[in-house]
Amino acid sequence: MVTQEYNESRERLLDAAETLFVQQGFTTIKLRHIAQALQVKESSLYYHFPNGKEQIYVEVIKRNLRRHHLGIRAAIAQGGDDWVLQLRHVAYWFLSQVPLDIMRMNKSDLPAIDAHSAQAIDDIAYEALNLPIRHLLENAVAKGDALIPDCDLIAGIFIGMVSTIHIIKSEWNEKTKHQMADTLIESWVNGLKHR
Amino acid sequence: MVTQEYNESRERLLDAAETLFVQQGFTTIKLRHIAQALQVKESSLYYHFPNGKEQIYVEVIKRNLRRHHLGIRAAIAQGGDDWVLQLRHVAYWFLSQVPLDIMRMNKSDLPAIDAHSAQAIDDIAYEALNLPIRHLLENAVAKGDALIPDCDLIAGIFIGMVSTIHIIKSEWNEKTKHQMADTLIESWVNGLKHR
DNA sequence: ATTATCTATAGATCTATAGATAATGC
DNA sequence: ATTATCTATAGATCTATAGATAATGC
Repeated sequence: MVTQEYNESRERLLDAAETLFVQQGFTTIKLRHIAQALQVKESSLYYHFPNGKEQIYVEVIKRNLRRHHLGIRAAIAQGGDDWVLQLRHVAYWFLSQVPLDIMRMNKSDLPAIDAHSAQAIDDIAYEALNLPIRHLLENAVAKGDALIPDCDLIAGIFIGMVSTIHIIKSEWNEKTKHQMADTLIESWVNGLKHR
Repeated sequence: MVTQEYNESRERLLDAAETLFVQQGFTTIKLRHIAQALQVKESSLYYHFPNGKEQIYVEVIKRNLRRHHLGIRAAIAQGGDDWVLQLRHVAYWFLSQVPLDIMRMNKSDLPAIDAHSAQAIDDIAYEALNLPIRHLLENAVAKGDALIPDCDLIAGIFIGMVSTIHIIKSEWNEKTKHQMADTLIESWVNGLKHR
């Protein structure tokens, strides 16, 4: 595969399609929605993506996951060597992005596209999202700061948990979403049980 | 609204549509899929649901949420007066059902249907799922067994968390999903921090 | 007569393709 | 000549409706 060189209007197209596809999924979003967001006709989309809707979807999701990977690594770096602060920054990162719905991706989006692309996206998602968080947790355990039964499981659950914050009834702004994340992480770190 | 009396083939239709709609969502599932699952023609579906696809979807989801409400209350009863055991039984209940994707419902399904039906479903979902779990937590706090900052928030997160178990890589069977739930609840109750 | 299906088809929408148009850059 | 759009349209699919068919129950 040839690396795609930078292209202004192509990036605009991916940007518009990203919000739509990530939020609403492959089947719900029609070419009409993407074209409308860009103020062009559906057929114009084929100039940049001759293979049509599925090609747009696959490139959008791959690019989105690459960005998440970078964002998560940067977030962890920002947390210094305090694993709880690292977790908080990872949560802030997710809250700054269009909410991911991994379940919909698995049960609804990926089954609708070519099996090989679907497998590739599934792999990239695990490497981009789960792995860095799993390593964060494993390091905390290795240093003796945390006692975590299954870092892979907890990493996956953490992602789902933070995404859920996005849809908790929202008269709340960005700031209070951070507070929700803090509350959640604090309660998970220290435990819910009264001592 | 008149209470629908029991009807064999109507229930079969709702059963078939339920798995499909709950797992894949309103737009992804076509009348073709439901008809195929029942081995009938698309047009036959209109006999039981003259208002078509959206009517099927709304009744499917409402019925699904009613069942969840009953299942959750029964689960809590099974946990006796031990709030952690109550939580575990609630988790087992969710794991025995078709996985809910509340985020997809909010961002993709409900925006696609009539606004009043959407609002009604949103309300029912909160009452059927969040409220009983919130009360479970509030009772634990009242008895002095738990120290929970925001029971409403934690209830919402708990639902998302348990649903996430459903999609964690599965060469695992029902039994090990229960183990995952136990692990998660235990880690959350006691805290991840090493003491 | 009632219940539950079917066939046939209308009309809308969706994806995709062919080929025209217009602007910019050599 | 290249780049990025457009118009027009084909062909598939989707939802919905009209009206026929067949089985069962009075």
